[in-house]
Amino acid sequence: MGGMNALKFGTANLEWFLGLEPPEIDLILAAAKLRRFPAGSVMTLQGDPADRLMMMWTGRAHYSFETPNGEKVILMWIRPGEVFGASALASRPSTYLTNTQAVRDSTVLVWERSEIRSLAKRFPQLLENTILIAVDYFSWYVTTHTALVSKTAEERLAQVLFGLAKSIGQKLSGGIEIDVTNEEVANSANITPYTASRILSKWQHQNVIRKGRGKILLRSPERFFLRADLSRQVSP
Amino acid sequence: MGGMNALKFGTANLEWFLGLEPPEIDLILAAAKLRRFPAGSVMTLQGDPADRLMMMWTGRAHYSFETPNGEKVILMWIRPGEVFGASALASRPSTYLTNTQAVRDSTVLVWERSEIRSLAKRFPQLLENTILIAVDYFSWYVTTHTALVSKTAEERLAQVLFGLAKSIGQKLSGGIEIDVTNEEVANSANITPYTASRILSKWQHQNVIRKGRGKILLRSPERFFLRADLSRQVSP
DNA sequence: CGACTGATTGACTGCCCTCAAATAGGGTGG
DNA sequence: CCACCCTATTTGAGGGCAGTCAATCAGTCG
Repeated sequence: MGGMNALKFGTANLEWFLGLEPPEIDLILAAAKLRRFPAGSVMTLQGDPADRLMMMWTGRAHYSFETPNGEKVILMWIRPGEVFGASALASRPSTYLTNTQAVRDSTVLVWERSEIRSLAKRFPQLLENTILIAVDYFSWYVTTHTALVSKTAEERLAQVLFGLAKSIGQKLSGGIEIDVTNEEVANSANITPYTASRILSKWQHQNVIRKGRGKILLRSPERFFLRADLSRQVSP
Repeated sequence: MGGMNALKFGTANLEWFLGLEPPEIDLILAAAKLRRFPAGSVMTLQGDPADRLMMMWTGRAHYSFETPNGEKVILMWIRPGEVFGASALASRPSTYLTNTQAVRDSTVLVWERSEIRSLAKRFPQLLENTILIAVDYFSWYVTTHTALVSKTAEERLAQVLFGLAKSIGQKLSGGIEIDVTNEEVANSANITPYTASRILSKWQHQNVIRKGRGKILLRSPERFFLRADLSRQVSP
């Protein structure tokens, strides 16, 4: 990572370096190796020793795991600038809690556990920022748990689309497009692809979405906010 | 908290002070105020500014929240020695993500946000240990999410009882007793009290539990491990 | 133009929720 | 010690949401 510097990120969300000076950031970046992962590859495997911390550089990924019954569960999506595999920071060696899977061809910054731990010792701000991120994750989890317990399949699906629109949606004339398959949104909302298809078909008839293979166009994201009943949500 | 020292804890789980020297621990403890909460009182309220970090001293509590539909969801239980309200450590002011409710009359150590943040600056080990705890929480969450998505009401209830037996169970001749109401276990397993009652009645007929009002006696906890199908669980 | 993967649709099933009403503990005060 | 009350718990009947299974349809890419 020699010569790479923080400015190259443009608008990306570098929450993990919050409060650090550019020279410090460059120092930390210089300790990482850049690695390439093809679409579909698993970057961290649930249960493996957490011996690397990584930061998404380009591409797209998500956390996921499989239930004992073989259903796939998709959790949060990971965008450039976001760190994952932060279990590696823990003082006691631990394991990765979920899979992290590249969804597009991706490049990722990789720090070895010992390396990133000594950097964290030198810059405790990294620990603070990790806690900040953990709080965000817990917040997401409370929202998701609430949805699982008290919302219908349709509401959960609307909530997922609304969230995806915000995080990986692309503004197009006519709405916001998210390129995901039915199976992906189904696994994110924890419903079956059959149910997902039925609901999406209904929404298409109602003209709130337009579908293609592997693509969904939300004609008006606000509608999904209503459909998800997020107005009654405590903390979005 | 003058004069209170770490040894008074006996066997309690003081993971948060891991790696700190007794004099350092005493220093940190000395900065806290001891506060009393009656059974049933809410110690942190979801959405309130996270301006205090606390440690359970005596008694019992749990995290919980209410869904927009008014269902109560009980998350983890909190035992003496465990910290909660750790959102207060975040560098950016944030809010509590869930309620924390005393289940028994309790005493709690309370640090003001500014106080505990300056202590954390002096002893970054506290930040490391907080991350360690966060990893445990995420692990719990993955397990719970898996249960919600792929297990039946009966399996989830067995899993809850097994977990409660480990954390707040009391060894008695004849089994392990946990003193919780049907409603509490129902809210922990995310089922209705009606379903909980039916399943518990069935188990009583099968002689794997014995029930009293507000008490459940597990005659053999291992049976619940099987019933919860935890053997197929990835990370317990 | 085939072949593969993604998506659709219908028919059926079942788990668990809802609602209503009855029953039982366990503490309290007379 | 017993009657009483409040709360926890039980039990039945019925219904609905979303899952399962099976078969078909449609897009894309070689």
